[in-house]
Amino acid sequence: MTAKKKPVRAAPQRAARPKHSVVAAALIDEIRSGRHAPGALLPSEPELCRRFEVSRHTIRVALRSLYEKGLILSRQGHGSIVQATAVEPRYGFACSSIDDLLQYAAATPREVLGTARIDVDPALASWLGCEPGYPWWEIRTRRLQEAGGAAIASSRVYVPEVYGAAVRELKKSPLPLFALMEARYGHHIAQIRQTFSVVAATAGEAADLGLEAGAAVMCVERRFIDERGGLLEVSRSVHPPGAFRYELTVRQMLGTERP
Amino acid sequence: MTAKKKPVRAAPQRAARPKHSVVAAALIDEIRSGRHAPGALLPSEPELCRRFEVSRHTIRVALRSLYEKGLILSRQGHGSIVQATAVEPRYGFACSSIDDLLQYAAATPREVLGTARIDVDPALASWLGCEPGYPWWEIRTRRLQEAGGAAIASSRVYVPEVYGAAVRELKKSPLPLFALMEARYGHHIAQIRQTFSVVAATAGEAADLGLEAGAAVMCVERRFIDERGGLLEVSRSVHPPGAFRYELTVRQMLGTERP
DNA sequence: TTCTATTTGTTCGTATGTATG
DNA sequence: ACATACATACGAACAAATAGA
Repeated sequence: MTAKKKPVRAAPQRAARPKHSVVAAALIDEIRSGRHAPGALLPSEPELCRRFEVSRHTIRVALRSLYEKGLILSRQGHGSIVQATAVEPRYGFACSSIDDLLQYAAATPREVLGTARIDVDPALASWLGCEPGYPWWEIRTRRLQEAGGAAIASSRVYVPEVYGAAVRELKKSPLPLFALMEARYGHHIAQIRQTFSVVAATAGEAADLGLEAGAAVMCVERRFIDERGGLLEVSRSVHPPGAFRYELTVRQMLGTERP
Repeated sequence: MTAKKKPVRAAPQRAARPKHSVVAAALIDEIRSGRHAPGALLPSEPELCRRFEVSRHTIRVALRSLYEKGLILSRQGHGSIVQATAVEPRYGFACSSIDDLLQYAAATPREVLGTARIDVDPALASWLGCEPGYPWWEIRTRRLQEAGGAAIASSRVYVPEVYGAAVRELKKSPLPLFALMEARYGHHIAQIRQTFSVVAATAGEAADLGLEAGAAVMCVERRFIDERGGLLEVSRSVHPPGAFRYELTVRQMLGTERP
């Protein structure tokens, strides 16, 4: 190897995770643990710089991530106000971002109940939002609260047949299917369109969850879309009452871009 | 501390709009006008720097605002891909913004079933996220699909007692309570924190909706927060199966998180 | 009231790390 | 291997809003 150029000031030392992410995680943890009560001010930015030994730029990136999660609200000349602890994972799960989705997938064991190659009839094609007549995979899975615990989700996942390799990997990996597709085919998920509603469980879903057929369940439909607008995956998951919770903060967008 | 430099140094240009906001508006306009088609790449950041004669930092702030609007997606080593030409309008009961919420409220007739002045006991205070012991208003309302139609929502709305004037106006106005509070007291809503879950309806809610007690319903809890972080209103609305659908698009986080 | 210290917002500059093609 | 492009990170300075003296 060639001699490395000596850095003038800080040694770069490979940060496994970006510093702003570490800072953000620490602050989030403090807020959730109650160390910063709702309504109170976070320490000022210069103070956080000293405490974490990072630049103000890094602190502001971390604070922006807290802002985007709805945990704080910053006012010029005043400070950053803690908005909510948003704790209470007493039961159920709260998913408001792709990260939360991954977290949820990693934290709850998944059973693959079966995979089948199907031809998409017009009715299914209409629901999927694709052309009929092409072969797709249908995967049935179930999620448990913990290993051996109660069922909290029954899912049907649909992907075009070309992703068969990822489908086969599914049984050996705890990752969600879209993550496997991303890793294996290099397609990047740009967005996930989700719909939440209360529906009556089908017979198969009720059986998976141990409910009576027709029981009311939370239904989440997801469409995974890549950056070119292509449909990569469609899923329908149903959850028994109390097993799923979705949290979301909507903000007034009045030109306040936060740098 | 002591002596010092005069505070006034150069004649400051009067605060126009921030540069990043001007840049963002220009880029949004170009995307909307079709100069940058969906799927295409935006000019690179250094190129935008030269064109707008601003620093790369400013360009990145502008691009982040485009990202947050769902217009672009940036990928390291590749570029910024145009995702859409406009913020997509949602349909149905989808409420992705405060405007959508207002739209929904205006489109369905509301009945005020009763208002009561209550003292907040510790249990309620814990749920509301406020101090116990203070007087609040509790308003019971119901929404119908159309006048005389089926009930699609039963709500309990809680506001501090000081907003009594807005509460009294509620019977005469079709506007939602938070809009009345905004008009009358000048507090403006900065964000709304929402939680969606499936729960068993209480006896009162079931009666409002014409269901059996304990029926599974979609429950939406909302906390309305002003720009100072103050809690203005808390509501719990329950909807019978099929009457409520929530649509939401989550996008890849930019620059933050992603382990 | 005015003044002042504090705090966040905006903007520049520079350097390096890392993914992509 | 290489150039390109975005991501991360440091430093500096001033502007603007806020709150308290």
